[in-house]
Amino acid sequence: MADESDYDHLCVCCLRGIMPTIARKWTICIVWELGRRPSMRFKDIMKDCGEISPKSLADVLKELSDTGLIERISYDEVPPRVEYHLTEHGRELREALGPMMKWAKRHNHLYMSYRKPGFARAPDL
Amino acid sequence: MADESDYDHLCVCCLRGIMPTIARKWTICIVWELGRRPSMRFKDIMKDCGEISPKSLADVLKELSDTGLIERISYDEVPPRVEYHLTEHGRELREALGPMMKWAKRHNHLYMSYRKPGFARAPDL
DNA sequence: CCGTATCCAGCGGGATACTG
DNA sequence: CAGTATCCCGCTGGATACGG
Repeated sequence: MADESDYDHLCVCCLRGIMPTIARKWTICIVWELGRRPSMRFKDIMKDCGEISPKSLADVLKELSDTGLIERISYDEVPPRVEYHLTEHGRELREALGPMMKWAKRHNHLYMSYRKPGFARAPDL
Repeated sequence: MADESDYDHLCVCCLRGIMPTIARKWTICIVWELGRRPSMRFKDIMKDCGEISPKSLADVLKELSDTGLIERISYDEVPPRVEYHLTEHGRELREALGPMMKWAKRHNHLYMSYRKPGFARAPDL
């Protein structure tokens, strides 16, 4: 386990670059689910996310592609086939999110009561 | 180091409760900075965050209080003095965010270029 | 000092229909 | 199948002024 003092030198300014992406409604969900498989198609990701609209998914995938967290591979077939997978950076990020996920799993029930239904900033899952 | 397979059983639905709070513009910043000291006053947090408005800070502090991640102690003095500190849950959360912070520190420069100035969803720091 | 009250602009995200 | 093109609503967070 990491020594707490390992973190003391870290400044929130480190988050300046990645925060806009992390804080998007579906980003963590997509990164996490993508990490379960070698690669996924657009429709598959939509199914896993449940309530996401095609526009929202396309928006996030574009941003994740642009920032290099995922790679998009388009096969020249009919009907079209496109596959997405995490890059090395994406996989590292997913790993780094693991402890937060574990914490969330342990305490989720405590925070569910505070949550308002239909809240826009986070998925209903 | 954690084995990657430790995370495979975790589902994004675990995030349902905490995500609305995590995804707020200033939440992580405040939790992280609060973790540096035993307790902090309203004005001190404002200074550390740099660009946050009193309303926004009050909003987030309220939410963090309601969800039990921080505790608010009001001393009956004139002029008023109020101190905030992380609860046990809050400290655990901060610890869980550590790996993400480390990842962010390593890769921040890569993502800064993608970031648009004045972006509303994340602080300018 | 520690907020609250009010107002409001901007953006993210949803719904829907449509295309290559 | 894998998106785009529009339109629009709701919410968040900033600015500002004020109160205990």
